[in-house]
Amino acid sequence: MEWENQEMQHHHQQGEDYLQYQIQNEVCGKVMTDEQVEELRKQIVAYSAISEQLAELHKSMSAHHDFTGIRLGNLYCDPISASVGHKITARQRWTPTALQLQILENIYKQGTGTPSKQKIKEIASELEQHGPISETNVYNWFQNRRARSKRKLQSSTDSVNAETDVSTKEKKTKPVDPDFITNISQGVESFYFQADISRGYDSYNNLAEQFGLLG
Amino acid sequence: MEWENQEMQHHHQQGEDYLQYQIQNEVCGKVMTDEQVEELRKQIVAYSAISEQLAELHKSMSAHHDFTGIRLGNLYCDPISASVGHKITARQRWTPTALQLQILENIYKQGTGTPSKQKIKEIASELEQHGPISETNVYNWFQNRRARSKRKLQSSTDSVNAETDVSTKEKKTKPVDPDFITNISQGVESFYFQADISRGYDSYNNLAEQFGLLG
DNA sequence: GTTCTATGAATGAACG
DNA sequence: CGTTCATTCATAGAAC
Repeated sequence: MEWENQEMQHHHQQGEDYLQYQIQNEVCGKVMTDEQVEELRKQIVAYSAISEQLAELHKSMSAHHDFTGIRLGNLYCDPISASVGHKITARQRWTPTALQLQILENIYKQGTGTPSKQKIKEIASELEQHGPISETNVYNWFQNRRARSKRKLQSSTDSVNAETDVSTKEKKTKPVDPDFITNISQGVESFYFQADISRGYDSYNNLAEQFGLLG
Repeated sequence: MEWENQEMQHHHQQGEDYLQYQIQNEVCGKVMTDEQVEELRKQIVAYSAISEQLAELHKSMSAHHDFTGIRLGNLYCDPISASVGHKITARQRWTPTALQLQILENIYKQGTGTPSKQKIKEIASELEQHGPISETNVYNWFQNRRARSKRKLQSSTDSVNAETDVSTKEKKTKPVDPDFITNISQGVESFYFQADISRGYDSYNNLAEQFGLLG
């Protein structure tokens, strides 16, 4: 369909009220509904539980195997997804796994600029333990990471940033840093929002310790 | 926290969708700082990474097993589904107003193919007078506009390489979990999830699926 | 309220 | 490196 027409109408319909909504939303800052809070809570707990249980499973099943070789040729195929036979969209482009991302972020963070070829090789090797990856991927990742962090066309926290008028100038500068998901260990350590979650936190630490994620 | 308030009011509107929107927005008072968002993100990603890793281990070590029945302990957690259904991501996406759209279209048509950063700034400023918008929004808009108009041409010449995607239909909303999780509620006070944690999300979901948590 | 579609946004890769 | 392209994901609003 030709959105040109349709869209016009569509948006017009919303009119000022909608605009008002947007503005208000912007003004009141970051908020989330209780429903969202709920979801969040669930997610964290779920992770916690899953990690814990998986760790147990792992323990009970002595590690005799080497699992690093899970990959289908050079075609990326998320092992987990694949195993489920689900969402296997034979991706054409590399997608870092959470772990890989974490590692990359860590390196990036301490990193003093673009890794040398040598370093990239090392990193790539390291990351291969956690999934299919090539040196090029690593290289690109760093390039992109840097470029985007630099370009920070704002968007950090509020994608709907905008002030209707005057207040614009000062708000333009976004107070937040573009880096996210950096150094997990540090992050988790310093992040502690409450006792109830501590269980999850603790198990995280244990897990991390066990697998040397923090070291 | 003032959680209660919100919770209460959460259930009475049912008017137009928009009205609902407004109320919700108005009602939601939970705010979290950027740092909190950051930390939260980290934590979730950390869990995600750990889970992923563990799952991999487990999977490779038990290739000959049948995990259909694997239950993560006696923990009945179905929170995943909930998350899947509603998306925690509170990210609100920008929606151009009719005026903004028109202006954008004009600029686009004027052919100056690529707006360039500088221009984007100008455009953004211009459009701010007609509604909330950020440079990123403008940037994305042009990116998408170009990409899509291009793709359109492409598809028209070629037969419909239909990829009537099969995916996604499992995103069904699921009946949610037990109280177990609710206990934690007190803990999580205010969050806002604006950032994209879909990555962590995905692996999380995959994990859940793999272990049959989704039912 | 469920499904579908248009489209904002994220991001790996490529280009100059 | 900075910028742009291509592909994919997620979601708001429309359609049913």
